[in-house]
Formats: sequence, C-alpha cells, structure tokens
Amino acid sequence: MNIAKFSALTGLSSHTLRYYEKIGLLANISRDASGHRRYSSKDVEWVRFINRLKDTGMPLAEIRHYAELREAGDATFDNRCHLLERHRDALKLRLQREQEHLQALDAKIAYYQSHKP
Amino acid sequence: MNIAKFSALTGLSSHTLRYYEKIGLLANISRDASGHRRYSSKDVEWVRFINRLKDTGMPLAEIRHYAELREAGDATFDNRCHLLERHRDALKLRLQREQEHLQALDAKIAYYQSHKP
DNA sequence: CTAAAGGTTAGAGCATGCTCTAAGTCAAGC
DNA sequence: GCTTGACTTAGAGCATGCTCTAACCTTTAG
Repeated sequence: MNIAKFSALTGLSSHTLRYYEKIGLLANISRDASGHRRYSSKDVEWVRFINRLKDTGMPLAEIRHYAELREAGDATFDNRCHLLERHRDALKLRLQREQEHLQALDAKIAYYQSHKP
Repeated sequence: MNIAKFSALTGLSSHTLRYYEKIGLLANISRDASGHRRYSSKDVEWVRFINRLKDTGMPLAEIRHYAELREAGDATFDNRCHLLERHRDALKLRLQREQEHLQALDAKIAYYQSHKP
C-alpha cells in the first residue's frame, strides 16, 4: 500500500512516517518502480506496536533501540524480551501512581462539591 | 522558607520554580527584605497539586488556566470544579487504555518467553 | 575587608517529537 | 504535450518543558 493508506491505517501522518524512517524506527521499507514507499501489513503491525510503546511512555530513542534489536534477528531475543519486561514493570508502577492520582482528584472534586460557596 | 528548601520539598529545581512563576503557575510569592522569595506551606501544597496535575498529563498551559481561576476567588468555583472533573474523566479513560496496553505487553512478553529460539 | 554562599534577573539553549516547506519527480487523464 | 495529484528529498521551524548562563546583589563568617 502507499503512504496515504498506511497513514490512514496507523494514524500517523505521512510526514511522521518519513520521520520515523529517518530516525531508524522503520527499516527496509520497500519501494515501487518510481521510488514511492510500499508498505506491507507487517509494517502496519509494527507501527501499531510502535504506537503502543509510545502511548505507554517509551521515548522514540528507546523504541529505536528495540527496532535495532529486532532487525538484528534471533540473537537479540532475550535482550528484547528483557527490554519489554522492564518497560512493562515501569508501566505497572506508573499505573499504580495514576490510580493514586485519580483517587486524589476524586477527593478534591468531592471537596469542591461539598464546599460550594 | 527559601527557594532551596522549597525546591527540596517540591522536587522542582529552583530554575523550574522561577520558570513556573514566570509563566503564571505561581502567583504572589512573597519576598524578604533582600528580594529573595519566601515560600509558605500553602505554596508547598499548591506546587504538589501542580505536580499531580502534571503527572496526570495536564499541560502547563491548562494548569496555568486553573491557577488563574484559583486566583480569581470563589466566583470561579464551579468552573474549577468542572475543569477537574473533565481532567479526571480523561485520566480514567487513559488508565483504561493503559491497562489494555499492559495486557498487550504481557501477552507479547509471554509470546517471547514461549518462543525462545 | 573580603570571600563564599546563596539568592536575583533576562534571556539563551536544549531535548523531544513532530510539522511544514520548497523544489523536484513521476504516472494518469484530457 | 500538459496539467493534476500524489509522491520524493533535505532541511527549516515550532511547541513544550525545562535547564543553564552571565552578570549582579546580599548576607554571613573569618
């Protein structure tokens, strides 16, 4: 598929997609005869996973690191797995903190509502 | 208290504290005879609340809006309450999404572990 | 008196993550 | 052949949120 369709499927603008390729998040995107990018459904999966990592707070530099390990093949299997585990643990912690924040916000709102001037 | 102690209590650097004052998050910080800032324990509470809003993803511009409402007194009570409610609702949604992300990560990690090459 | 420690200001600089622009290429339809 | 539209590139510009610098002022201890 071309960049427009890929953009629609991944939710990233074509500008952003080219940018991600430039910084090493997407490698080996194939080209058609006239030099236009042709994305595959595997690319869709990968960019959706990138979006997941991004949405859970992983910086692009670390995602690029993961991408490089992925490119390097099976030898980096454990390495990638540990990277994901560390990220998951950080996410768990963050979720706990955010639960606390949510409770505190609820309490503040309840206070506002019971103290209307 | 002086800026160094306040910095220690709030976890923000003195640079950041002056910056927050400049952009309107902190208003009416008092000064001593030689022009140095003197922070009160109310200021500690307020900055801790700012940190909470920040940690739950509220941009500084919106926190500044909340700060301005707060400065304006009781007339903005409802307004502030609604702002917090909207933020809480957004936070709830985000927590749900992050729970899903966490599950997906766990699944990916489980896959990695069951498919070691 | 002097030096050190801690504060002040305005404003420059930086990291991240886009977002857009300019100039050009290519393929399809009239 | 020419226009239109979607693509290409390198690189500039922007928004957010700090982070640091330079030059200067006070207070305190020796």
